[in-house]
Amino acid sequence: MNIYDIAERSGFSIATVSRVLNRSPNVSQKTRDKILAVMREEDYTPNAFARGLGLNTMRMIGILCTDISDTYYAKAVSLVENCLRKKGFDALLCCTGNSLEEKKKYLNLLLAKRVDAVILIGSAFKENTDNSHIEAAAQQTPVMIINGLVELPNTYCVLCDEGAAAYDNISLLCSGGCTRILYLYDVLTYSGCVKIEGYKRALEKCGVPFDPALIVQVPKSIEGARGAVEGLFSRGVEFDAVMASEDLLAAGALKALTARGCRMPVIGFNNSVIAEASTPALTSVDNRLETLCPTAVDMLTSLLSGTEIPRKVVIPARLVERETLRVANLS
Amino acid sequence: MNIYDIAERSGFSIATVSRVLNRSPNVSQKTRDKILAVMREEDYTPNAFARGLGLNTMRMIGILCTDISDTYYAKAVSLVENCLRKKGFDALLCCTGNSLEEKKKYLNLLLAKRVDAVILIGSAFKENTDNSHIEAAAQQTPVMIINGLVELPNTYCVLCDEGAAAYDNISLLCSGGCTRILYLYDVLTYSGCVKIEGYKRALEKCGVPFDPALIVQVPKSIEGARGAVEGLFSRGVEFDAVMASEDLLAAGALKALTARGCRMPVIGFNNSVIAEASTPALTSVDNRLETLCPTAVDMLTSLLSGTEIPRKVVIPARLVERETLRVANLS
DNA sequence: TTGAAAGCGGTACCAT
DNA sequence: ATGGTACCGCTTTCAA
Repeated sequence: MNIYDIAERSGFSIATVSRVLNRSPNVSQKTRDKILAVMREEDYTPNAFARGLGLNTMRMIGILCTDISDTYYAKAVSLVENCLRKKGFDALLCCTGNSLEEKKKYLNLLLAKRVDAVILIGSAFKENTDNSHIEAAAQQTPVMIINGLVELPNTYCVLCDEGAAAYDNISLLCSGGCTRILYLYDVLTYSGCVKIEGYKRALEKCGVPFDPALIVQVPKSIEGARGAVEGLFSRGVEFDAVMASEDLLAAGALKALTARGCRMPVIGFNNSVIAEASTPALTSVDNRLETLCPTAVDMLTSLLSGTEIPRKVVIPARLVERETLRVANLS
Repeated sequence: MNIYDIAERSGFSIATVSRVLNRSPNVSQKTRDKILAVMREEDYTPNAFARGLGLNTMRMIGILCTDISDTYYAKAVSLVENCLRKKGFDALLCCTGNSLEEKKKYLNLLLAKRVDAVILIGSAFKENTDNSHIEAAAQQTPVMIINGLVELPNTYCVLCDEGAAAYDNISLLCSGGCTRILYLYDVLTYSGCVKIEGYKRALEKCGVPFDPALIVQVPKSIEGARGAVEGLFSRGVEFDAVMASEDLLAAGALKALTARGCRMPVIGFNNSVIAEASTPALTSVDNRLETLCPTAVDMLTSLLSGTEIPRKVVIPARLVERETLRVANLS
């Protein structure tokens, strides 16, 4: 069943049928009704490929995500997909892992499918300044980055101010008397770097000496973080509070502390289920995906419909207090 | 830049260029090299829409998932996407939520995009026997269901035997002396029903009386489950072990127990990060997504390339023992 | 308001 | 091995 069949069965030309399909105003109500009736009757669905060919778009947005089995990214993708769909776009999902090669490859795959735009989630690394693939992609299609920062033409970023959040956390801990705050991280993404900077700035402001031995990289897993913290204990490294780049690591650290019967403030990032599932429940920085993602999608669709949009939007984070730290107990 | 340009610049016809694109053997090596060189030089990427129109496929598979922000589904989607990509398919993601209306709508959206097949994850409800939308979809394109059971033409299921797992868990607990085992669930999916059946069968086999008051539905959140269990305590309902349809609920129950200073076996399902993040760490049934998903994708791609495949594949579950239950301590 | 016809960029059959 | 050409099913311009 194609447009010709509908044309024939309704007694109009394919041009008119096409107009009906595209809600053109230049069709009399009577004609429209008749054609719509035939379409319904024949259960007609226009061929998306042909449509894509003619319009040069299938209204699909590519989502490039390092790892969707990570709760944080999963939530982001979930939000993005929902917003996109509300705007009439489909989401072409692509999970790349951390390899730069894979990212390049998959980005090209998405571009080859002629997506209308690409949204990067958790993909913008800083260690690796090689953003040439993003630059190349941006020449073909808009690139929106969620919680990452890449400043290039046709590239837009919506991010949460996690640097400020880290700064605030550390300031809070220092004002509560902590002087040796452990910071755990796994990979140095953009937001990873920004957190460390916030950490340092806060120490400086508070007049607390910075000890590089307290910044430690651990494997991205509960057991990895737990093991690392146990290692610190046994090596005699002292600390009186913990901040981790994400809840998963904070949960691991917390397990190590609990096992030793230690009690100290622990703060995670992402405000994920893991924070809630931990016992005691983790205080965590909410990086506002619920705001970030809709904002990013709104901006993108505006852009696609011709409106200018800012190149960078920053949203403040929010600390969600749970059992591992109560501000009230610190001041 | 299109196939005509490449033809012109290389001095061959579009037919030959097309043959090169499709790796037809009927092209001399010399010609092929020359055309490939021109393509590379011009950085040519064939138009996927035109290709789709001609071939009647863009090699896309629709993934219909109730909620990808749920760790379990996220993991499933992650695995499926990766397997699909290895086979050269793209994943069109669609998160429906639990509403049947939305499911129908989104399923039709996917079909309208002319996907080569649809994979349903966490979508097959049993309460709601209305599977007419799946039946309709299966008339257009193969439907693969992961961990759900719908027996219809052109519909295939790959699932984990969670009924047997529930049966084994309960048998284990009974043989360890438990006689009042609480079962928490949120929604009655297919697997939800099967677990309850397993629960009942095991009780019967063990000669332990069944008390319907011990089967309780709770909200799908840690706090929801925790609150519900606290409610049971305060209403004086007695129980000596807990099984939950998923880790999230088990984690909530565990929190309620811990708060009361109670210690008893707790078993969750899904073997997710939540099980690991809990303290004490949750014993949980691993429903083998790592096997289920690749199997489903392999079967689907076989089917698409013309091979016959079984309508139903069942894989056994596996109990992962952690701190909330050690088999060694029970026997 | 409607229709005729020329694209859109490929695939694939039929010749040669 | 290569080329000519008729599709695939829709959009859109131009005329009427």
